[in-house]
Amino acid sequence: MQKLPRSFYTRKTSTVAKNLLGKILVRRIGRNILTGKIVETEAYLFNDTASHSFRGMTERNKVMFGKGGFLYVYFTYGMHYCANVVTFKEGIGEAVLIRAVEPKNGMKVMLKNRGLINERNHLKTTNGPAKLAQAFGLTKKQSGTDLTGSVIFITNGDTVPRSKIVTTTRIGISTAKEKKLRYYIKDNAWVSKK
DNA sequence: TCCACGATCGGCT
DNA sequence: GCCGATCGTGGAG
Repeated sequence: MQKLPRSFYTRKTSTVAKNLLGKILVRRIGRNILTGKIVETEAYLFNDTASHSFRGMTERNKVMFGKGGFLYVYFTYGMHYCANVVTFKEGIGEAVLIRAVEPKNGMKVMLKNRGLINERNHLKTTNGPAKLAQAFGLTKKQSGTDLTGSVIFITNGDTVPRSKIVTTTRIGISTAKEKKLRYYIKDNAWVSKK
């Protein structure tokens, strides 16, 4: 499958967020390959009070202000990591939060990373931003990884018809709640529950 | 220095 | 539906 080029990421952030649905997130860990279809995303914009970039560049969020197509991972709630893709132009500070994926390859490793005993709870493996970050082994160490490289990247996958894409408000934020910047694939079981 | 808070999750009621 | 866990981050002092 075709790895997404830099030009995919440097477009308008809401466009990238929508177009990431159906694409395949790939992580190489040693001999293992973990892959999953992206089924839910959220866009975070430069003039957006809910975005980490809103108050300017800091040590934590500087990756967001870099070139598009890099991974931005942050730590929150004292115990969780969340993975984002930097988008649009350098110096602006926009990104797309990957909220959920449908696992494809490497389910065993993902379950192990999540501390789940068996596949009975398989739906809990990657149906939320902190869960998929844990399943894919994404932490602060992976923040700043170039997604056009060969360790963590995104490839073409299913083309999602417009009629299957739901646009709605974002989850878990205290400001800018009215902005419709969350996108997910309709009827997909792996989309996170509100 | 200090301190309030968070782009969440899982367990409990 | 609610609530506690748990700590890095950044703004205030």
